[in-house]
Amino acid sequence: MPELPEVETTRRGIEPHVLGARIRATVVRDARLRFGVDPALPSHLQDRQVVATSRRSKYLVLSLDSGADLVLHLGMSGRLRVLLESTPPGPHDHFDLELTNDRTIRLTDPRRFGSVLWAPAGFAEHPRARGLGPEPLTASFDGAYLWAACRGRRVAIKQLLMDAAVVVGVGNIYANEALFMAGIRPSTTAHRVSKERAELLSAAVKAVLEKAIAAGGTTFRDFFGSDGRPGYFVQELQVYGREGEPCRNCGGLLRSSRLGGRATVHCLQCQRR
DNA sequence: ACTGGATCCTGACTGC
DNA sequence: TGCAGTCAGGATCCAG
Repeated sequence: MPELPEVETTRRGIEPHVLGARIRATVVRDARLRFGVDPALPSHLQDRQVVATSRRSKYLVLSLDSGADLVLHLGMSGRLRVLLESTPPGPHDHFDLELTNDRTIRLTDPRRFGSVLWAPAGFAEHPRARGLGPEPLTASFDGAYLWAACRGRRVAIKQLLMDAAVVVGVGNIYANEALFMAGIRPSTTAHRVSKERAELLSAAVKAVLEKAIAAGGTTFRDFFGSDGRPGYFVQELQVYGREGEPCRNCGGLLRSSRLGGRATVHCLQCQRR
């Protein structure tokens, strides 16, 4: 479910509750998440203090006073909530972090595509962090970089944007939106995107992600922030979920298709090449 | 090395 | 109302 803005919204939501707190107990109700939860995790976490929160790609990182990181990924349907009082667990509440400040951080994930990872030497050293491309909101992701990454690539530009080895955090919704903003047809072969258009596209990726973070993410189906509030960027979506409706820019028809098995929507007029 | 397709899992929605 | 089929915001693995 969540792409970069939703993970960042979640991180900002839980940070005030976890920073400086110690972990009193860890409850693993179902270890059958992606990769399985390390059975030794509760003992690793016991009495450790959370000293920082951060985000890398779509991973949410809680750094501990031991130098290790607890890493959470929300997969397609995952959600983190801050509970202020004891709340009976629902059927998909797989993981709780009980803190000394009486808050509980609860991971809910019906599809169990999410993961809870233990990174004893920090997430940067974890196998899942290896091979990740640059963060889209940093200076290392720009038009020149994106254009270079397109050399020799015969995949559609949309699929390249969603490749975490090229740039992280861009999932299906924001790939669709960024391509619309840049006026590029999603099916265009990556190596045919000019330097100038790669510049436009990298800027569009940054702009759409920044706007989405400011709006608290996108609630299309079931994303909610850690405080239970939806993300309001859904109101600003230009193409995703709007197939068959008129383009907000030119009034033309928004056409849906599939690329790499993923729903793709673009404007026949505004995104011609 | 790159590419497309299958795969993990459950819930919501559609059409008959 | 019931049931089967389809689809979903992610990421990995595998065969060609």
